[in-house]
Amino acid sequence: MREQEILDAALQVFSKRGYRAAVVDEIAELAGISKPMVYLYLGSKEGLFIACVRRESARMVAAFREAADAGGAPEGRLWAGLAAFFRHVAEHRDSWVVLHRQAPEQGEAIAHELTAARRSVMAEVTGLISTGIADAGGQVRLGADDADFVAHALVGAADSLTDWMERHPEESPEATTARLMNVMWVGMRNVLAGEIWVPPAD
Amino acid sequence: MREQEILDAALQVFSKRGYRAAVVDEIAELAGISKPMVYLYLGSKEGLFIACVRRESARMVAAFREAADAGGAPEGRLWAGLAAFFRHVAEHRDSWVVLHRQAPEQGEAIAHELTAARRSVMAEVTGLISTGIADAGGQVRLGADDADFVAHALVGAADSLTDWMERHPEESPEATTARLMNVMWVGMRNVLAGEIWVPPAD
DNA sequence: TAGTAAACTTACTGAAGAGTAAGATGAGAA
DNA sequence: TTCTCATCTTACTCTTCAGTAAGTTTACTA
Repeated sequence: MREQEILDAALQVFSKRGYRAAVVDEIAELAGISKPMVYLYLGSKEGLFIACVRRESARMVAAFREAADAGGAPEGRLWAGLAAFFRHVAEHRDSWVVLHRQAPEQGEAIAHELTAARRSVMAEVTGLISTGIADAGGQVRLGADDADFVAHALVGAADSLTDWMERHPEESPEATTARLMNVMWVGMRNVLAGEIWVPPAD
Repeated sequence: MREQEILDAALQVFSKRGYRAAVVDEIAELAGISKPMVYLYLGSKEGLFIACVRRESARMVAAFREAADAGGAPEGRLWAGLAAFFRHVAEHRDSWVVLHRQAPEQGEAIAHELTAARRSVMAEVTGLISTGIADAGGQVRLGADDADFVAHALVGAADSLTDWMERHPEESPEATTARLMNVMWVGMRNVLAGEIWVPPAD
């Protein structure tokens, strides 16, 4: 479909240059059409960007949730979801960059859309963590804040690790996930079991 | 000094709007002068941005290293450095945003400068982790890749956690650091001690 | 083969904004 | 008071680019 082709092109250009520096003519050319077609289908540059964000956000959440749902038990769900998340971020860098590397103030509508998109990704991760913790924690219970904290840490780590992955192409997304789970999940389990780290005295 | 005032203004505007959407007139007005003054002092918009990146990068590394050097033993260094890093990112959000939330392709010189700045921050963290691991790991030794992996994860987590901190103003940067150390450092110690997490079988 | 609607393009308009030329202001010297 | 140097501004130029008006091609119908 024509609209999807335009969004494919837009994704590339927006992720490479950012919203403001992206030029509609370049997007049109990449989609193999002329500029007025872009305006016919998407209305404006802003509309184009927002459509792009919506689609990539939906794709991301879908990939993520689908994998988690196939994961079985809570710990398996967390693993499967996180692995899917990594795979998605690694294989669709453009999506991730468009959603997460835009300057904060490009206008009301855009800011709103980006906030919503980021929140929906974060909500998925938080959900997975929450059930994972409930499963692994035994009698200890962590609050919603803690799940949210870990979700932020994980998502941020995943973002930054895409750079690391670029320099380690031999490492699969699954292997990267396993590395991260080794550190964070083992840490969480032990913290839940009562092994508390305290800052050394000055 | 006049040049520093211009850079202060530029930092605000660049971090709010991104390089491309930032308008030199706005920077000038914020600095209380007119546009030609900006060009007199910094030469061009690109030069202004690069000077801005250089200064913030240097400040960041300085805050970071200074705190670490006052930290004593390796684990204390890691704690002190990381806490300083968090404090800096939380209190100087603008610096962090200018260095880390720019679209990738804004021109050769800018890309080069940003890469260098990011690398120097990452190198500090990696160094701290390496000596921390060597200290805590006993007979087990992790490779340079592993320290780099953990450094990426930590820096990414810190970035993302600045959002979390905004929604939890009651939590100090030190407390946030302690939370993160609880998960990641406890995890690392246990992993180093041989507690390996494996993905559940499908 | 003429008619016509859909899909598309060329070539423009208008605004925004980087960069600058030319001159204004003001402080200090003679 | 008049000269001169440094500091600073007003008022432009010129380019880039979002958005559009007017027309052209294509494909299908009758």
